[in-house]
Amino acid sequence: MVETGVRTRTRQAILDAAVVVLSRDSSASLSEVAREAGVGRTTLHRYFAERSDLVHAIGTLTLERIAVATDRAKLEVGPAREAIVRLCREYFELLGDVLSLVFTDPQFSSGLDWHEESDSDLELLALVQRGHRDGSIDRELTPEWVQQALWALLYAAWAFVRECGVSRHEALGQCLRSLDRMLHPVGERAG
Amino acid sequence: MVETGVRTRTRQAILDAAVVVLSRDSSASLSEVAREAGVGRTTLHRYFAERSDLVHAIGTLTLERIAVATDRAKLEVGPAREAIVRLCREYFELLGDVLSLVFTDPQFSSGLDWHEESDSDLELLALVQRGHRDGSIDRELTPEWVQQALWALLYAAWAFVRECGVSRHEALGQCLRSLDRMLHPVGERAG
DNA sequence: CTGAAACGGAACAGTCGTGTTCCACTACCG
DNA sequence: CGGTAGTGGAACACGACTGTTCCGTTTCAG
Repeated sequence: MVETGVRTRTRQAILDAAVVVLSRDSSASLSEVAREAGVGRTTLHRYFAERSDLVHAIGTLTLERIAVATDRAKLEVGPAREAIVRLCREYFELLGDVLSLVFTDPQFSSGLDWHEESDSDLELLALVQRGHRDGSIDRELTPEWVQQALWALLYAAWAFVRECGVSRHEALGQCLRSLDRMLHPVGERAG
Repeated sequence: MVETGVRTRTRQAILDAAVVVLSRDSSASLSEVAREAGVGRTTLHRYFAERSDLVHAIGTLTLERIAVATDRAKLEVGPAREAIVRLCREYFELLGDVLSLVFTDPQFSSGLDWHEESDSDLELLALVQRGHRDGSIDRELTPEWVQQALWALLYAAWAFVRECGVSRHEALGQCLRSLDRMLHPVGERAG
């Protein structure tokens, strides 16, 4: 049974719609997701038998995107602080609405590898430690906190776009500048 | 009909329990809230006839706390950047779990003055503008973004406590330092 | 002791989301 | 033309949560 083009497209449409709807209201009904996707509720159930299957698929999709973004950012290149800013930019581009879901709602983060420290998480923590050594990141900020703050600022940037009607480019600019300044060691001139 | 001490205490217990339970899962049932409060579901309905009444009460409570925190921070005193950091500290102390609710869930922010720019919001925006004038805040960061970022970092700090088991004091320290560094104008020595 | 206040539990009807089944429709390929 | 893949809609049973009513219990002040 080959996965035809039609099936792939329908599946993707449902997945996209789910992200849009559930990021607005994580307890939205499957009917709303189906309507957003422009398909019948029956069809939705053909692709994702249970709600948890849909949620799980979104989680997996997100993990994949995070891995891709981490890869693209080439964390090993250049000063650690610049690498983190690059990573933040990649996250912003790839994660969009998915972010608010995984960031805020417990149902998406549970039941996955997630929290058991994915590879990307570990890479980020190691990167901050490198920044401590090479002097590009404020030594008083712990790696775990930098991680938290990175995600929080990303979330803020997307909320900025959504709620304040700011352009993506503008929001990303403010976000990256804030992150860079935040990590910058105290008592040195800015780059 | 005097509001006896008993009634006040019961009402407060329910409200506190609601914050705890709903901040874990905003779609939790009222039975769970009642159980957390150590109260029968019937009693809960005596104080908050409908779910929306409970939600609304939490919203009002939060607005009050924000107003108190804004007042305590004495925003008019000293350089704007220091005032914002003071404000952040007050928010952290007063808002606790409530934060994750109002910050992430649409149901709590809708149906209130909220977003229609409460007084505290306006004060914060004006404060950032003052910071632009007195040179204590990076002029490239817009007031609206600073507002977003402030809330996001606060949320991150509480998540840091919850998920990473860090002490409140430690989390607050990282948060305030990050905020201060973020707002700091480029090209000047740190204070 | 008496009565009011506050409470908890059981029970009920109503609503809503879910997951499933069945059937009819369309598009397309051979 | 006939068959298949993909779909949408109607209908159903089931469970969960909600809001309400009723009744028995506890507590405490007068």
